[in-house]
Amino acid sequence: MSEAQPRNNFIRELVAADVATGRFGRPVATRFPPEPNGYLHIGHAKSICLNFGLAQEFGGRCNLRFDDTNPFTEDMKYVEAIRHDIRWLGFEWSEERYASDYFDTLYEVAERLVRNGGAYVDSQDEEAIRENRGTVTEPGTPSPHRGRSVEENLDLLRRMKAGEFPDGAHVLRAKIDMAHPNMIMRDPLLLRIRHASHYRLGDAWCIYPLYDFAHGLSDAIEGITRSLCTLEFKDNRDIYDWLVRAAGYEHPPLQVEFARLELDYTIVSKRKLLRLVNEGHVTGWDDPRMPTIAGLRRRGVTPEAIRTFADTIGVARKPARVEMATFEHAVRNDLNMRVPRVMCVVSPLKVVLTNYPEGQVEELEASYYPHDVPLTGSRMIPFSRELWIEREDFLENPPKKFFRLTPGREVRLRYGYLITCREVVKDDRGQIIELHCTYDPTTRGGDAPDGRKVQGTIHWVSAARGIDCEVRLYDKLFTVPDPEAGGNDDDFTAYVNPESLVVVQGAKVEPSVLSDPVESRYQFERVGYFVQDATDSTPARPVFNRTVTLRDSWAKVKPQA
RNA sequence: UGCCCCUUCGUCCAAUGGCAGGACAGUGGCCUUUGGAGCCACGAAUCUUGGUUCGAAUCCAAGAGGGGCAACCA
Repeated sequence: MSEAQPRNNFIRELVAADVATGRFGRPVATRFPPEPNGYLHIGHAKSICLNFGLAQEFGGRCNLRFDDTNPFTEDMKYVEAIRHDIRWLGFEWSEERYASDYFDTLYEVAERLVRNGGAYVDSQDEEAIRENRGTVTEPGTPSPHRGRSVEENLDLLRRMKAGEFPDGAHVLRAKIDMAHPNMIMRDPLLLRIRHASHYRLGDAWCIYPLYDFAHGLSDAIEGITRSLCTLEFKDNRDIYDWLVRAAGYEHPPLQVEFARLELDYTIVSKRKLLRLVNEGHVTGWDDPRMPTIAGLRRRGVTPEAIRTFADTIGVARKPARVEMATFEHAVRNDLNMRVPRVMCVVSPLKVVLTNYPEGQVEELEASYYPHDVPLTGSRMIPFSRELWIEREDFLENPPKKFFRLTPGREVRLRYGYLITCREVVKDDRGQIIELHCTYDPTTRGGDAPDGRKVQGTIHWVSAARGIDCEVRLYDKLFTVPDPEAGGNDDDFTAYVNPESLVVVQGAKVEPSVLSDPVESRYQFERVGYFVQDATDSTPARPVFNRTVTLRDSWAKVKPQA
């Protein structure tokens, strides 16, 4: 499946200009640099599409680099999940690298910085460092250790590395300017002591670089040309440039910032997503309500839909909040053209065809695809005297423009027969328990030989041969468009949508799906797109996750109950 | 409050000094064996005020509004 030309954006123009002028003297090189401390989400997908897409388009390369500088939070299981998700999205990296590959080089740079007076060992505690940094309106105060001699600094740094000091005893800081208007530049921390096992390197190190120290230099080592990151790193660009210059790289990479994706009714903060998992608001990183790649996959979303979505939203420097409708459109648009239609009654109401022979079952042919989808194929569906129809497809006292079944009205059973409702059967409490209808034997397949038109077509499943299944109706994760808006970090869980998952037992699906593998996607006609759940669905007990509803123009005209 | 960034239809993105355009959403219609899909049409924006220019969304200035930065997180 070919995707349209990527739409233009300012980064693409920068890269095109680089190529035209030969600015870096090397081919286009980008990187996707996740920290292996959580799962990738839809926001990362935007970055992945950008970085890998640019490399592809300009004949360059794109590395996958794990930014693993914090031994407290990182884990190999995240590395594996991240690799899997990127490949599932349809991208392959040129090389797999790790910031931890560069710890030796980073340490050499640190010593060199110390030798030429560009860095010093500070022995203030964490709190003192923070206080002495000053505020946005007041300059910081230099550390009492700022004037240490090169010899002393070198000695301390080596002993830090050798493990002679406990966590927090010393840090290595760049010596820049404690009064710098950019807070980031007030002698930023480079190395800190952490007596912790690294998930990859074990106990080889007890000093670990901070993001600012590791990132730009890692880019430079890999020969990255444009280092793409999100807007909140704008201020870090100063230290990025300072470091790659200090380390002596020619034609160093250039950082370019773009706006991260904010999607309505969900969140894309790894830290907050982790909380949803830990506090049990969802069942895991791959809960289909999660905006993670793993969650979207389990929800039934395709990689193509995600890539199209990424292209649709574009890339800019303005913080942007995208409507869920934009995402849903990308999903429906893709699914519409590729998945077979089958019938499933989510909330069944029994229909008895009083003039249909008892015990008879016929097999009717039903196309998998509508006329306007260029795919072919069909299956046979059993038709019998007793059927299930959707409870909401019958109304005893219908409002205007209700085209479905009502007393005395004729409707079409899709690919079946025209039926007319003759009698409404209720229980003692007045609840409708079944409908008695008659069918017109001359309308097999759904066409009337006399050419009469029926306004409504409804879906159905044979009661004799329908399969019991579980249907999981997923909806937006939060009840408000921006759950993080309050500013209070703790508030967002209060907005978790209690109806984000509605589990329906006793739905009835046509038997054809039994032979399909798990993760098969369908459109349940008139209901929505669904996928057989990857982990819970079995032939004995099929489970279907709703990926997205169909557009429902009836919902707009329907009078509110 | 210091520094930095941003500001175009309801939303997202184009227009790179020369007719403000697309997508999503919305509205009306056509079509329809999915109230799906598709097709047609309609409405909808350059934050404000000055300046430069034959000509400004675009360049300059001021203002307003929004966002980021004061973790030994990334």
